[in-house]
Amino acid sequence: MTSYYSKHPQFYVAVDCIIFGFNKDGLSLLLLKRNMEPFYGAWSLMGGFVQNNESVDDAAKRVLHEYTGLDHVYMEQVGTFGAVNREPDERVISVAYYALLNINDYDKKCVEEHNGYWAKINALPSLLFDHQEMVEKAREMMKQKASCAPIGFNLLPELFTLTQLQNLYEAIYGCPIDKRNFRKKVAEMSFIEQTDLIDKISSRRGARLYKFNNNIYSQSLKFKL
Amino acid sequence: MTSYYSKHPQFYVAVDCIIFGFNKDGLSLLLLKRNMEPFYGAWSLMGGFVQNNESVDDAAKRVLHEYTGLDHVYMEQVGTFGAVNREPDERVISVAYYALLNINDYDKKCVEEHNGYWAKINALPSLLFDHQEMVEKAREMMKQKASCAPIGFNLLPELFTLTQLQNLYEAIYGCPIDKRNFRKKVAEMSFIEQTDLIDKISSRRGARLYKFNNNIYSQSLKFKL
DNA sequence: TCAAAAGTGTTAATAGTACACCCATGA
DNA sequence: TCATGGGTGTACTATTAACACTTTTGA
Repeated sequence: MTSYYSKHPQFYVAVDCIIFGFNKDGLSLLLLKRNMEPFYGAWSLMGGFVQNNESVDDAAKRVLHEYTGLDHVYMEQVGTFGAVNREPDERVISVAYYALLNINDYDKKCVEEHNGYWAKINALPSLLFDHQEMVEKAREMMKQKASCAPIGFNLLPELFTLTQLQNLYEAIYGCPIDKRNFRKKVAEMSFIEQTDLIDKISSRRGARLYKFNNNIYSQSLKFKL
Repeated sequence: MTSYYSKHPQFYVAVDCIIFGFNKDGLSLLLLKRNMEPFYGAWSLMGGFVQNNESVDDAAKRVLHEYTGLDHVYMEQVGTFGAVNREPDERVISVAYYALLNINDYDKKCVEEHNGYWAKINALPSLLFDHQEMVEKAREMMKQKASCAPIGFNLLPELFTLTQLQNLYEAIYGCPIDKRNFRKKVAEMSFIEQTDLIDKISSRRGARLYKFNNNIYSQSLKFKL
């Protein structure tokens, strides 16, 4: 019975992470300028190989942790890239994931050591292998998901202004949004809660700070079912 | 440099196909009642192992062809299932795909030989490993895709009545659709073309036959961009 | 003549879009 | 006092949802 399996070939399986961050400059990706062989000096996604003792999902979490120091980050599988020659030297099947993180939270030393840099999403360098294609698919999926689930909050600090929130969605959708219509819609979402706090950094007048309440969101889902 | 790769483990990589079909009884899946070891007698998806000379996508096409005799079938990747113990005897990482085919077209001899059976989607037997989970994700993705792209026609014969089309979408969405609203919407879709033909099989009165025009659909996409 | 499926419009409700000015503040 | 970003409401348009009867025909 072992022969049922053993007559088939085996493959290196990698994970690659498309790591989104957001700040006043818009959406960025955390990329690696490789500081070791092979492909020294090339830009790539942060990746690694799946090991025997971990699921593929866990490998993605581990890799994200190794490069950013972060745990409990929102991640989604983008898909598997399995062209025969997608890496020139060896056949590697790679599973891509996207991650959404607050650009202020990551471990800066850890990222520096690995030669990680934030690159604005609309001005990415050219990337190794099929990483460009992975990024495009990840952006598409993230946009789609953001339009029907409150995942954007993973990219914001706990407290945020409505202008920040609007800028985020404009960056995700890649188009401008009418301010009054946006605020009207937000006001209808009970899971986006006003706080008593005012942000005085980004404007003279000061802007009301809001926060995302995941409990209320989860409750509101139940009523829909 | 070879050591960059060789210090990492390798894995069997499989593909599993969630094969949708549609007829008057609704949506069905083409399943396998295994007629060989291991897992003799168990119900499973149609699957196989990725080989050295083929991409993962090509492996899925090959497996579909082996079991149904069909080529050029609409397929989409569902995702990769990589839990450590998802198969009890060996570690296998599996990439799931869904396929949409016309239930009248497949090679019946070929399916019989492999012990394949159509099972109604709302009355599936319990399946091997995590195949149940794959099916659920595939249904969800197929529903999502069907709501924004005309993939349903892959499940219908070339000529179909509006009642068939409505029944199909009711089966995909899992809820009833108002007949007049549905027909109004279809009438606005220039890529669903009336023919001169009347189907006299499914009703005494006879029902107009329609067909999907992919050229018109592709054109209409361009104007949106 | 009747059972069975085909075909057909109108109205109300909801959601989405377009649009321009005043406010509060610190420099 | 003025430059900067914060905040607000209304009218129009498009989309969606609800709803019931007549037609045709073969058995």
